[in-house]
Amino acid sequence: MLKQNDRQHELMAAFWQGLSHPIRLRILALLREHGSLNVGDMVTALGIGQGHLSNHLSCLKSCGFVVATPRGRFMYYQIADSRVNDLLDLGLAMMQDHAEGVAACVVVGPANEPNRGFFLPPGEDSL
Amino acid sequence: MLKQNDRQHELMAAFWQGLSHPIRLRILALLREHGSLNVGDMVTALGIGQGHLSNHLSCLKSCGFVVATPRGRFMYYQIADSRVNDLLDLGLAMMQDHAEGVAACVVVGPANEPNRGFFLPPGEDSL
DNA sequence: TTGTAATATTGAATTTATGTGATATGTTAG
DNA sequence: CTAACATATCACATAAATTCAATATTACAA
Repeated sequence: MLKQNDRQHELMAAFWQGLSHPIRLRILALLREHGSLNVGDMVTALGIGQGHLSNHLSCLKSCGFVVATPRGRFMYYQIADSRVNDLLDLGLAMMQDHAEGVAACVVVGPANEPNRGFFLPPGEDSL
Repeated sequence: MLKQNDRQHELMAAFWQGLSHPIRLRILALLREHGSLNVGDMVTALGIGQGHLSNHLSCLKSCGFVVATPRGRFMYYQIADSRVNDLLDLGLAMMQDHAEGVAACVVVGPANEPNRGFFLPPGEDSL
């Protein structure tokens, strides 16, 4: 029983995983800040390889977080709709209430590294 | 520049990844439905190994999605607060508008499998 | 105590995601 | 058409998450 819910949970897991990468989150933050950017702009801003970025953009587009519009030989990306911003804001608020726990979670991060560097090191600004 | 934002994005990636697993989503759905359950209850309901479940629960707890209350020698888990439900509802609504894209996303799933089985196979109910 | 049930933790093997470099596609200007 | 540029895709090497079995911890009962 509940076969169709299982499928929904698999889809939801993939959906959330679209947000589960620092580069993809940095892309979304860039787009929120600038409204619309092409791939070259983002390569410059992020300092990563073009192919690499393109993969992440493809993921964000598939999952519905961004939309792409070709203009000339450039492809311009922007946040898909306001729910994306709502989701990011809500997630940030929730994460900030548990930042230490998130940083310490061994399932979601490397268990062997004694300190992943997420806890504020002495003399560092707060989040 | 932006060093502290980078850290925030890493934390956020870990936070979202807490939601990026079908079993963890099934746990949250169970807890929404039943309010409060102990580990044994969930082992039965989910049909997975106890240690395996315990790892996922630990992740959900670290990331702030659930809270655990010991009662006797049982540990009862429940949804941490209403924002968790809000987040899940918003995510579901967004995902449903892009279900095919999510299922097809090659970054977030195995690129080699021609069909991950997420597209509704002939004769299957809709989501 | 001692035994037992409930839950947590660990370690090794497997699976899955990521990063990189090379190549392919597609568009525009000349 | 061809050259040059912007973007997408592919294949492989690496890193990280998941699974499962075994073991450890904790609380209660006798």
